[in-house]
Amino acid sequence: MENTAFKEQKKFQDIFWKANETRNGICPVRDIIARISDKWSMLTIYALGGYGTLRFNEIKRLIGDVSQRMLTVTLRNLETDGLVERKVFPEVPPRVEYNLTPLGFSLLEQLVQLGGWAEQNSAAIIKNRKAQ
Amino acid sequence: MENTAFKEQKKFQDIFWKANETRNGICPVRDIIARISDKWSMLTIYALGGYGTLRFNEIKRLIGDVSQRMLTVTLRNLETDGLVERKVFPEVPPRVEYNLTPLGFSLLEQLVQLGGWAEQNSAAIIKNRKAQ
DNA sequence: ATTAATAGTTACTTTTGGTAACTCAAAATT
DNA sequence: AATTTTGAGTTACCAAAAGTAACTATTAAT
Repeated sequence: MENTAFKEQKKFQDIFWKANETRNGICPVRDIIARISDKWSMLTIYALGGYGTLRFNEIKRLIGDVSQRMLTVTLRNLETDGLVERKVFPEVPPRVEYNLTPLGFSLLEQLVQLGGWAEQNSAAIIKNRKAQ
Repeated sequence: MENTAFKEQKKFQDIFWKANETRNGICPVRDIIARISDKWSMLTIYALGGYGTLRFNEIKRLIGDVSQRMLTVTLRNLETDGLVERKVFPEVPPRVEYNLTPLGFSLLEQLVQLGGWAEQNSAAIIKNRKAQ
């Protein structure tokens, strides 16, 4: 009974286990979920991935509906995790440039995949919602 | 100057645009981000993907630290979007079974990829955090 | 007779997210 | 010359979301 479906199931069980197992207090998968699952992190990474180096207000304008406070918080968190690099130029008015680190770019590739799935399947999801 | 790096950049710009563009009031990518980016949706999908059909309390025990209220809310949302199917058996005590729909399984595959990335890169992220 | 199990719901509290106003100094506008 | 704008934030406040604890009904087990 070692068919492919069962092997797939085993693989997913393994992933669930990883998604739930803590090692010295931290679960890697949950930790990443927590990092990217706030409202603005993914969009910020998309913006920096798409346009390269950007200044604070350039990101803000690209995203459109993010507040200064939330963009600040988001960028600080991404910086802390080493996904985004922050360069301050001692000028007036201030000039701060952001860009993705190699780690940030590797996450971007995952998010691009996810974005592709969203594009392909959003019509089905919206249809399901309306059917309720 | 049409090198591969530039092509990649174009591709990411395209993705950012998709991640930000609204069509009749809804942005597909943001919509999906909003759906899966609550704390419990991804873990619930992982659990159902890994173990197949599960009852309410089985999911709760697998995840461990989700409250009844939040698991109920999460499952209802996933059901509304057509990612999870809910079957009620008219028994006492009540019996309700959940499992992923084909749409849910297709999302699971994306989340498994993301989980893999998390596994591979969490050590680097934790190291970056400590370096602050 | 009391306790446990199932799948929730309800009321309440805490945490997180969002809004608006404010900062500073220089450059541009009136 | 005086006001406004720009840039990158910060601070105080308020709304929304998430978490906690207690409660529901019915049956089977202790």
